[in-house]
Amino acid sequence: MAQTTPPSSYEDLRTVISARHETLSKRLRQIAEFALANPNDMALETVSEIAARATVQPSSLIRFAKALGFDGFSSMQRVFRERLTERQPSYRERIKVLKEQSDAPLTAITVLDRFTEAASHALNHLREETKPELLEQAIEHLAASQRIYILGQRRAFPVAAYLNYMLSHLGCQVALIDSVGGMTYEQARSLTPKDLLLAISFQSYAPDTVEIATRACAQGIKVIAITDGPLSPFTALSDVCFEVEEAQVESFRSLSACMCLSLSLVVCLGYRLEKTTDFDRLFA
Amino acid sequence: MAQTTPPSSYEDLRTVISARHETLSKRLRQIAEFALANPNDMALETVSEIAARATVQPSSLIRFAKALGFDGFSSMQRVFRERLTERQPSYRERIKVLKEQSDAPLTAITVLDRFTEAASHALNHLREETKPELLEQAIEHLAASQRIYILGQRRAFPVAAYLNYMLSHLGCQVALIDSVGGMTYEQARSLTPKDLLLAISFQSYAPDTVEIATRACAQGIKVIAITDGPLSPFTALSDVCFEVEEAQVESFRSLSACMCLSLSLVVCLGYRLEKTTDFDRLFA
DNA sequence: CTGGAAATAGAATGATTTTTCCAATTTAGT
DNA sequence: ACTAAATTGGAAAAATCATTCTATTTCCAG
Repeated sequence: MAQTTPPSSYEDLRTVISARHETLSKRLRQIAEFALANPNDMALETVSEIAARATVQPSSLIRFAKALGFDGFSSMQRVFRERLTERQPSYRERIKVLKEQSDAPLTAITVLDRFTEAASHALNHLREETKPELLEQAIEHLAASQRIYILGQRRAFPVAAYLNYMLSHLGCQVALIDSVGGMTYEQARSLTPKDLLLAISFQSYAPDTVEIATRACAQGIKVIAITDGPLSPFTALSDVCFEVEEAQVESFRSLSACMCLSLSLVVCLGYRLEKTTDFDRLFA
Repeated sequence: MAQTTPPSSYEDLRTVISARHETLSKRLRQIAEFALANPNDMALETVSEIAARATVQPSSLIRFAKALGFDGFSSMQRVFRERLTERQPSYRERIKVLKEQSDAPLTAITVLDRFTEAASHALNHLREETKPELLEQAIEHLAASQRIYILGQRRAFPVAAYLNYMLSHLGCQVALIDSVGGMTYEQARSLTPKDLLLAISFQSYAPDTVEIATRACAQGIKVIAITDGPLSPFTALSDVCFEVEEAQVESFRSLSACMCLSLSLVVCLGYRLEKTTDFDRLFA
């Protein structure tokens, strides 16, 4: 009765249940139907709760699991649970997996492999987690501002430089606070409530960037932040806050996803301002 | 200690954790960080398993839940679980819509979708086309050089700034030719045959960058180039030449793959220079 | 330093949940 | 309709799990 194949993925499980549906006894068939119709319940509820919802006895659920080759209800539930996480594996989880596949020797090409893969995951994460409204709000604010001040120090500086280049090319009024000559605060001083501060900052959040954003916020100046997670101080002191997760090696942060977000923002803004002409060739 | 507001949605929970993060004690803060980074674990694992993964005591998790206003761990976990069932497959939906409507409207999120996809392709291309020997040669040259001069102008500048940041942090002798005060050639003048020029340039190849690379080449100085294809002048005037293809919109070039290559180069160099680099924490 | 308060670790406890077991019931073959 | 085999129900046992409690450590003010 207990067969030898415990399906290890949700898809397999689905297939097995469908296939064996006909041959199952009445009660087990009833459970099979419930399971396919309510995979969330199967994943998250307790045996007795599921039993109640499916109007069967708890013990039948265990028999069902065993009939499918599992050694108990819990191991079957694990498969249902994986479905919930596999849909969107947390970014860190994926990185962890990457890290565990470290049987290969660490040659230069291996390192490149890993970083490209990590960057790919970061990009997926970016597009899956970024709320459309967030983008649209950011673009509205950018379009409405008189002048855009860009601030990003240390490892955030490349992103700031990139945004500065692109926004100038759109014809926007831009000021890059680049701290040349130690003039950080002087460069920021000309910010007015009609302007906007575009701040990029990652752990451990350059004090000057935080300070300037705080002051801007207090003055009622719009602040858009590109930062690295919910614990960033910028979630509190920005009007629009993009959270970009990336791979990190010591203090070296992969900026692939940030660059992609920046590019997207600027292209959208260009579209919004109708400064660019031919959008059909946009992705040619 | 137990406050009166038990957040009832995941979004609320996230907000509350972010807000109270600063005021929490060391261990609770540690849990807060883990929870935000691993919501799947929080939803599906048992107290002791989560405790083990976060390297805290089980009891601390209960204290954490209570500090947030819940009456126990289980009721907090309920909120994490809701997240798994409530979230819509917004991304997959978006893609489906994208593919079904050939004349998809160009919304902000669509642009982001397309750029992330383009960047992903660029990364794949990078991984597939980059010859291992090229990487290894580059690393050898970098390791052998006395001083690394980095030159990238206009849209290549963000990459140059990134390399500059990372190489300095490795403890390398680095000089970023940033043209501050129009001193481009003066900054390049101190290049000697023991040094190395790391040039980044894309179409249409900033004249100063080409000129400086040409002179360096003539002097027998090693040149490593990151550029955009076989038509680049740098294929001829560099010892090692990386060709990185990326999506391009008018003069805006996606730099995701370049950033990834740069990061990989630096990490490999770090490994090469001091074998003590902890490669187990490489993706921590 | 030193005393006191807050925070923490880890074992002990108590509650919940899964699993087992067997009697009761249904099913199928003769 | 009778019997044997298979299935099912339900309660009791086993296992797992969340929670509590207290000794110990850490932190901070004086």
